[in-house]
Amino acid sequence: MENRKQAILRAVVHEFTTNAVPVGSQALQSRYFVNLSSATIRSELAELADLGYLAQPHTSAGRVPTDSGYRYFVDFLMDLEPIPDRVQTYIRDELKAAPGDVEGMVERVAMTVAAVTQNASVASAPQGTLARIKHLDLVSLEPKEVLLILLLEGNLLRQQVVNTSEPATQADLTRLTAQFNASLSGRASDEARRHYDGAPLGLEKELLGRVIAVLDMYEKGTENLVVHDGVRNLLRQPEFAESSRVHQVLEVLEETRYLTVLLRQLIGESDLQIVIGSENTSSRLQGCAVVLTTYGPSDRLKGVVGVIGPTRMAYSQTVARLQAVARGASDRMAELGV
Amino acid sequence: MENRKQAILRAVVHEFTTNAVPVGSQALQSRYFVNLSSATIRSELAELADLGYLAQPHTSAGRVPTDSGYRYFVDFLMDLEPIPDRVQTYIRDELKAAPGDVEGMVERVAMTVAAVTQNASVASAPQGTLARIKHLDLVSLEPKEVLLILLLEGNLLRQQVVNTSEPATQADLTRLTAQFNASLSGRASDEARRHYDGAPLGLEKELLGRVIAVLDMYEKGTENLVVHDGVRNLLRQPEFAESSRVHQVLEVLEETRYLTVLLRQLIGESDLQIVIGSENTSSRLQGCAVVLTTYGPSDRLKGVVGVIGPTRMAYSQTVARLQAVARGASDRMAELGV
DNA sequence: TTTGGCACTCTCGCTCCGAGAGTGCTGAAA
DNA sequence: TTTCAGCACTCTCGGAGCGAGAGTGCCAAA
Repeated sequence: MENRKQAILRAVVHEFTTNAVPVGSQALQSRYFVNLSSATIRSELAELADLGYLAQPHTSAGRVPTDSGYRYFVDFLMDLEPIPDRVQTYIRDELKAAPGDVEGMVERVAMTVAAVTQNASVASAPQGTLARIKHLDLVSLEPKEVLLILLLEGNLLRQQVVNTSEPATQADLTRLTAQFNASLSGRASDEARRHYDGAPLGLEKELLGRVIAVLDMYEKGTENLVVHDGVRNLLRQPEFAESSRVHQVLEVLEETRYLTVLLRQLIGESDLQIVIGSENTSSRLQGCAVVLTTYGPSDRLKGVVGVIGPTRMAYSQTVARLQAVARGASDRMAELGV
Repeated sequence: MENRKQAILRAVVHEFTTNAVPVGSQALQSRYFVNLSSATIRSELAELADLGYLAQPHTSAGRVPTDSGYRYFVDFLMDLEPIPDRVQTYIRDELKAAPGDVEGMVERVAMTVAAVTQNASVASAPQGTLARIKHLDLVSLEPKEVLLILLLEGNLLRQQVVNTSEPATQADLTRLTAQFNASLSGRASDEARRHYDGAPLGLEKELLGRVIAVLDMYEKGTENLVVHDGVRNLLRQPEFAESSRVHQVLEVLEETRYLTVLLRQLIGESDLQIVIGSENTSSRLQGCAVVLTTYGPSDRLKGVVGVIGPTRMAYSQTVARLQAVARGASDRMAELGV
C-alpha cells in the first residue's frame, strides 16, 4: 500500500481511538495533512473503504476503521508507544510489592495491567506440566484428623484436611513428615506416585494418596487459576454505554473454566497475540479486542496475561504496557524463585 | 395503619418488585382486590402517598414505593419467603464443596449468595481480635533465604520469604521449627510477642519478628479479606441499564479497604441489617439496598455477608436466602473447625 | 494527480400530535 | 361514612415532520 494511504489509515485509527467519533476528511486535513486538500483525502478514504479497511456508519458520516483496518494497523503500522516514567515506576512498584507466591503474583499482574491499560485484564497462572513438591508438612488437628500442607514449586501452598482411618499423634506425623520430605522434596509428582505404589498399607499410604490427589488436581488444571480485573474501566467507554455489552464480556470473564482453555489456545505458540472483533470465536466478544502475551519465571512455566477492551483500543499503548508488565512480572518471579 | 392500607402497600411492593413497572389502581384491583373498586384503591393509594410511602414518577403514572415505603414493608409487613428445595439443595452442595480454609469459604459464601439471590454479594472474613497460631513451619530456600509458613486459626495459611542475615541450614530450621511449635502453637499472638522480647539476638529473634509481623497484619485487618461477586446479576435489572449506575456500585465494591470498615460499621450489633436507598451514607449507593447479616463458626469469629441490589429488591426472598447461606456456612465452618 | 465547487444524503435534535394509561374529583348510592 | 361510577385532566411515549449540519461523491478545471 502506498505510503500516503498508510499514513491516512494510521491517522484515522489514531483519531478514532482517541475520540470515539467517526473521522471525516476535514478533521484529517486540519490535524494531520495540512498540505493536502480535503478532496484528495476524501478520495483516499474512499479507496481505503473499497479495500475494506474503513467503513462508514452511514452515508454521510466520517470513516471508522473496520476489523481488517485495525488488523492492518497492528500488523504493519503500529509502533509501540513509549511508556511514561510515571507509569514505569508504577508498574515496578506494584510488582515489587507483590507477595512471594504465584497466586498473589497473578492477581497483582491482572490488577496492574488493568490499571495501566485502562481496560479489563485477565491473567492465568504459570503452570508447568509436572508439579514439584518443595516441602510438605503434617499437622494433627484431632486424633483422626490431619492437616496436610504442601508447598509446591512457585511457593504455592495447598492444604487439605484428611480424615485418617487410624488415629495418629503429632509425633507420628512429625516422623512421617521428615520421611516424606527426605524422599519427595524437590521431586516431581511421578516420584510421589512411585512411593505410593511401594508404600505399605496404613497411614503412610493414606497420606501419600492425598498428596497425589492434590498434585493431580494441580496438574490436570482443574483448579487452574484465572483472575480478571478492571471491568469498571470498560464502563467508561461509550461502546459499553448499554450495559448489555458489558454483560456479555462479564459472562466470558466469569466463565473461568472456559477462559483458561481459551487463553492457552489463543496464545498458541506466539508470544504476542492480538484478536480483533470478528476474529474472536466467541460471539460475545464481538466488538472487543483481546491482546495477549505470556509471562513467567522460565520457559517451562508460562502463564498468559491479556487485555480485553473495545476494538477501538489504543493498541500501541496497550501492547507496550502489557509487555512491560509481563516482563516485569517474569523478572520478579525469577528473582523470587517462584 | 389500617389493615387494608397495609395490604395495599404490600401489594404495591410485591407488584413493583416483580415487574419493575409503576403499579396502578386497576392492576391492583384485578390482581389483588377483586371486591374493591379501582376508585377506592385510588383513594387509598393517594393516602399512602400522603404518608410518604408511595410516590409517582409523574402525575399520571402508577405508584412506586418510596424508600420509606420499603422501610415500612421490611419492618412490619414482610414475612420470609420459604426457600424451594432446589435452592436449599444448591446451598448445601455449594457449601459442602467449599475448601477447608476461611478464605476459600468466604469466596464460596459470596458466590452462593450471589447465585441464590440473583444480586451482587459481598462477604468479609470472620476475624477474631487475636490471631492464634496453629502450626508453624520453616523451609530453607537458599542459604540465607527462609520461607516462613504459618497456619493460623481458621486454617489460614500465611507465607513469607525471609532474608536472614546469617545462613541457616534446613537442620537448623527444623530444630527451630520444633521449638517454635512447642512454645507457640495454640497460643495467641501476645505469646509470640513475649517470646520475641525474651529471645536472644540472631536467627531466632529475626524469624520471630517476622512471625509477629504476619500476625499483626492479620489482627490490624490491613489484609482484611473482602470479596464480592454477582455484579453481572445487577446488569440484568432495568435500573442498571445505563452503565453509569453499575459503575458507581462497582466503585464501592472495588474499594476494598473502605468496604470492610463499612460492613462492620453497618452491621453494628444487630444480626440482620437492611439499608435502603437514601439510608445509605454513600451517595454512590443511592437507589441501592444493602442487606447484611453475620456468619461464622463462633460468637468470637464473625464475618459479614450481604446482598447489594436495587431498592426494588425481593426483600422477603433475599433475607430468607441470605440467612440460609449464612447459617449453612456457620455450621460448615464449625464442623470443619475453621 | 490534485483541487474547488456543488449537489446529495443521512443523522440529530426539535417540535407537534394523538393514543393510552392513570389519576383526582364529584355527586350519588349503599 | 364509605364505596363507587363517571368524567375531565395530565403526563408519557412513539411516530411524523422538518431544518441544520456534517460529510460524502462526483466533476471539471488546474
